[in-house]
Amino acid sequence: MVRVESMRRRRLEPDARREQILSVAIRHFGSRPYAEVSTTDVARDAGVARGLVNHYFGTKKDLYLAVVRVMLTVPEVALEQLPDGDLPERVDSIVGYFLDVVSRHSTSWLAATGAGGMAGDAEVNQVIAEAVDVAAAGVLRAVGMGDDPSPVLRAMCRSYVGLAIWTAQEWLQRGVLTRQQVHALLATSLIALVERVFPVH
Amino acid sequence: MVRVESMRRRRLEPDARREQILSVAIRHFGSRPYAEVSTTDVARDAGVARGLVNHYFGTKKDLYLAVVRVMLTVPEVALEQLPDGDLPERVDSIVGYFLDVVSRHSTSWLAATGAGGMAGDAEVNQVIAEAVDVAAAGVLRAVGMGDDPSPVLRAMCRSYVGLAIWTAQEWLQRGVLTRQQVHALLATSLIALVERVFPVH
DNA sequence: CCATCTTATTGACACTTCGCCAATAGTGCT
DNA sequence: AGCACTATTGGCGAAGTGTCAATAAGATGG
Repeated sequence: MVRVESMRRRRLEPDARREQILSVAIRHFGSRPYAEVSTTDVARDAGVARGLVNHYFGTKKDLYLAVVRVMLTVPEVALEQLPDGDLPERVDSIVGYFLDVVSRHSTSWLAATGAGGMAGDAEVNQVIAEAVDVAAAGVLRAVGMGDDPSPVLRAMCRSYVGLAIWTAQEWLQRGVLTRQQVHALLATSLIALVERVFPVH
Repeated sequence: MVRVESMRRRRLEPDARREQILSVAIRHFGSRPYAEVSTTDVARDAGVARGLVNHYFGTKKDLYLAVVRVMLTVPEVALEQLPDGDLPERVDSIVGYFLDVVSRHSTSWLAATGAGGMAGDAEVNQVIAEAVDVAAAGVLRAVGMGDDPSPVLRAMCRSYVGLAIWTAQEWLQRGVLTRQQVHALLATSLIALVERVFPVH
C-alpha cells in the first residue's frame, strides 16, 4: 500500500518539482472549494513534506493564485482566433468557440470563474478581473470594435463576459438548458448590445 | 478605555442576543472576505465570549449563512412591486428598481452576491441560488411571462439576473459606467431576450 | 571510487482559529 | 433571602498554517 518511491527521499529539479506540486494542487482545487483543501492534502498526494509546498509557492493563497492563473490561461488563447464574415457570423463563431473551451475544461474552468471559495480576496479578484478583461477585448475584436475601444465600451463588454460566465455555469451545473439554447441566448444578447447599446456611447 | 458594561456579565433574552451578534457579524462579513473574519472578532465586537457565538449559530459557516440570508432578503421584497404599461415601461421600471435597491445596500449586497469568500460551498451556493431564483421569477412577472413559466424560461431568466448582478458589480466597484449606461444596457438586453429569445422556446 | 560541496527536502516548533463542554453567575420567582 | 433556571464564560483539544535549522540526495572534483 505504501508507495516504494516514498520510502526514500527523491531529489528533483526545482522546476520539475514545482510543476508536479502545481498539477496536484490543480486537481484538488478544481474539485473542492478552497477551504476544504489543506496544504497537507496537496503535500501528501505529491509525496512531499508539507513544508516544501510553502517553500515553492509561499502561502496557501499564493498556491491557489498559481492554480487559478493556470486555469484561466486556457480560455485566453482561445480568443486569439479571428473569424471573418458579417456580424451574425462572427458572433456565432466567438460564442461557439467560447462554449467549446468551457465545456472541454468544464470542471477546472467552473472552479476558477466561481473562484471556489476565495472570491472577495483582493489578489484573487484581480487575477480573475484580468482574465475577464482579456476575454472582453477578444469579444470586442470579434465584433469589429477592437480598435482603441473606450473605457465605457470595455466595461460593457466585461458585463457581457459576465453574462457568458453565468450562463455557462447555469448550463453546465444545472443542466436544464441545451447548448443550442445557451448559444442562442448569448448570440442574440451580444448582437443586441452591439446594435442597440454600444453605438450610443 | 475599557467599557464599563464589559466589566460585568450581562444577561439578555436569547432572541435579543442572537440579533445583536448577527448584526455585528453582518457588519464584519459585509466589509471583509470570509476567511479574514474570525469568530473572535465578532465575539469581541459584540462584547461576548467566543463560545456564545457557536452556541447561538453553530459553526462559523452557519453564522455566515445566516448573514447571507439577511443580506439577500432585501432585494427579494423589492421585486414584489408590479408595474403597469407596455413592455419597455415595465422593463424600465424593474431595472430601475433593481438599481435602486442595489445602490442603497451596495456594500452588503455586493458582499453577498460575490459570496465573499465562500463560493463553491454547497450550502452557500444554494442560498444564493434561491435568491437568484426569486429574482428571476420577479423579472418574469415584470415582463408579463410569470404565469407557469417553463424550466427553460426560468433558467434563461436566471442568466439575465446573473448579467444584472455582474453589471451592478462593474458599476459600483469599478465606477467607469454611469447609472444611465447600466440602465440602458440592462433594459435593452432584457427587451432583446423577451422579444427574440424567449418566444422561440 | 571516495570525499566534498551544493541545495532540495525534511521534521518539528510556535502560532492561530475553531468546535465543544463543564463550570459559573445573572435574573426572575417564591 | 434563598432557589431554580439558563444565559454565559473560560479553557481544552484538534486541525491547519508559516517558518527555519537540520538533513541527506546527487553532482563534482581529485
